[in-house]
Amino acid sequence: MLTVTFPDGSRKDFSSSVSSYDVAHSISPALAKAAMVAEVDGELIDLHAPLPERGEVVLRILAKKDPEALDVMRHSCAHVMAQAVMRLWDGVQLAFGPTTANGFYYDFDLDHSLSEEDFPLIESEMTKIIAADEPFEWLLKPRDEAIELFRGLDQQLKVEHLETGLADEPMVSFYRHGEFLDLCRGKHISSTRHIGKAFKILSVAGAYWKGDAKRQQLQRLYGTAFFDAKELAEHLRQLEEAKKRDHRVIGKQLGLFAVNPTVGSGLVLWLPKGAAIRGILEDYIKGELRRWNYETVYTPHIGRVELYEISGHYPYYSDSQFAPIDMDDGERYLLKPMNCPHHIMIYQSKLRSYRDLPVRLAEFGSVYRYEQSGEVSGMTRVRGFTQDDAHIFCTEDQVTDEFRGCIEMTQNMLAAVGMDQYRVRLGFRDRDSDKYVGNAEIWDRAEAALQKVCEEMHLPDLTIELGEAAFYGPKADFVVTDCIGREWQLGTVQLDYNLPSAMRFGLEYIGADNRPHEPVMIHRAPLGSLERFVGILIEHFAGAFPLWLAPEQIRVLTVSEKSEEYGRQVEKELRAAGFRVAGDYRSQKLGAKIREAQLELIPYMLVVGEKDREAGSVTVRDRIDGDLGPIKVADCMAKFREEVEAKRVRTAAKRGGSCSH
RNA sequence: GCCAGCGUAGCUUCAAUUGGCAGAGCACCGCAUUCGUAAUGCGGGGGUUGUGGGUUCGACUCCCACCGCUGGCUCCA
Repeated sequence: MLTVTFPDGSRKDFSSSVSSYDVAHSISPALAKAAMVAEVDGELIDLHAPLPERGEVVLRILAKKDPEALDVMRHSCAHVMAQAVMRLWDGVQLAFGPTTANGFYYDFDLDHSLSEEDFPLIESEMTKIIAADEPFEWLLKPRDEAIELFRGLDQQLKVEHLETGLADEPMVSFYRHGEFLDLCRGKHISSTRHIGKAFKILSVAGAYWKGDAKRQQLQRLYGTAFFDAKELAEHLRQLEEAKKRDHRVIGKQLGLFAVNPTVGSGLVLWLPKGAAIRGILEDYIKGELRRWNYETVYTPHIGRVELYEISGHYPYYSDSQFAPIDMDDGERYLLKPMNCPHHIMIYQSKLRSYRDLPVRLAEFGSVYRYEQSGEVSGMTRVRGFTQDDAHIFCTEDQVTDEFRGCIEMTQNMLAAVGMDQYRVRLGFRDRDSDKYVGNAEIWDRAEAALQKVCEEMHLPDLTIELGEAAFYGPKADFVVTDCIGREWQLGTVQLDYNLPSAMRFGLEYIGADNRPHEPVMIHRAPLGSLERFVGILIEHFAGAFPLWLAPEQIRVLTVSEKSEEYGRQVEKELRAAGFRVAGDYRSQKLGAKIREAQLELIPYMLVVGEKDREAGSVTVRDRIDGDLGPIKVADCMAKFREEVEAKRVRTAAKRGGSCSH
């Protein structure tokens, strides 16, 4: 006899062999009809899979409203898409077809080059398959039988995967619906019918078989599906929204930055307004550095190759660096790909005592990396960028406090720009890989120290990812979620026991025992690169920067040329008070001037006409709330000053309230 | 670097029947207008259709190569 416990705590006994579907049906036919998939003791299973014949299980029947069911349905939808492709073209080789956070994809090898024009064709074939109400059937076979089966079907990629990736599996599972059979762990919904109509193929792209650039390139179709057409529409709307926020589009519209192919791809030209934003951020960071007791240094943009041979960067990353500059006398110089070796030399410029530590050296350091041509994009992926970099040299005992300080500083800075949704990802080494330098004992110590601090600080959504460490040490990355739910990796704090070691630079300080000791290094960059950070900020605010960051905070608009003199006087007063202000004194109608200022996302417009001149006031128009009426110039400045000092973010939230502060 | 798609004026706003005289809007410049909360009117300049080659009587249109951009893959100190 089987006893089934339901989420509400109620229990039910079954004497004969039953499936989750049977159980649902025994409660009510309506529940059975709504059921998509089931969860038994926390594990997803197919609705028609038999439950154990005796014992006890906790059973959840998952319906369309459950997120797990949506993921299962998308997986089924990926199979249906693959089936449609196989019906439409000959010689299709199936690779993998998993779900993603927002949809699914399937990789194929086929002669026909898939393009957007094919999408409606594939979608209409999918519609037919869905309407046919084909049940998903689960099969389990010994691996060697499976190999024979896929050989018979001429699915070479599947055969290869069975022979290599699944070599240790005695039994492998399949799903079949209609004529389509796929090697698949599952799980799946009970019938194609449940996919419904709310699905869409989104894009096609190249993808390597098993993610290996040395292997053949496959064609990947991306798609998504929802149980509800409204949710699909909302998802597509959000994709459109993301497109409108593209920093490359907004950056051009608002004159923030430019990339010119004659200068070189991936090399950002900061236009005056973009440079203003960067300058404001830099000033803010400088203030934070003083507060946290850092010292500022400057280092050159190039260094001898030998410097990077000692650090290990040159041999390790030679593929992604600009080639060395060869001089006549045989010397070779590298455009610096990292600031740390230079900062290390500053540390070494004098004998250090334990009393000097921690030494915290900060620099807006520009570095150059030769990213692959297909990789560069806008400001977020570039070949030359400036890090808000610093290196801390401290004793082993100071590591925990210093690391904690770096995390806190990063948290403060993200809060200041209104990015309060983030998670921290701990990047540890992959113990099976040989790409790391330094011995295992040091690594274990570093990883443990890092994890301890993060756990003590109760960082949100802390995750540990193996294989994500830098080659010289473990790290904590800040992954920020922007206004429309996209994740971006920004700041990073990295622990380094290797560069200071005798194997590398052999750093020392004289301890209280009057003997030399090895310091520990921390690499940290709260915002990462200024290029990338500003690019992401543009998208986060959709170009509508808060007052403290806006390149042009205030624009004076005259009603007519009669008020120009007064307008210029107001402008001058605001500028003298430290505001970034401009004036529009053209013989245009007020409406036109307002429209332009609105489109340029200027936070405040000060309308001045004859009435204002007589009263010594300005009529304030807020970019978000519109006309605020006449205000005395002095009161107006106090209001703006308060908003700047509070670093208030009052961008109108587009969705979900994640941007409201 | 790889796969695919796309390149028409400053503009990720776009037009140009099967190959048949490259055209609008916005922006820009000039003149008029002096206006109170999202576009005042009139006029003007601006193009070797990404670059080079080919097919053709004739190429924005068809073919080839290269460059650039976009979406992904791979990489990311």
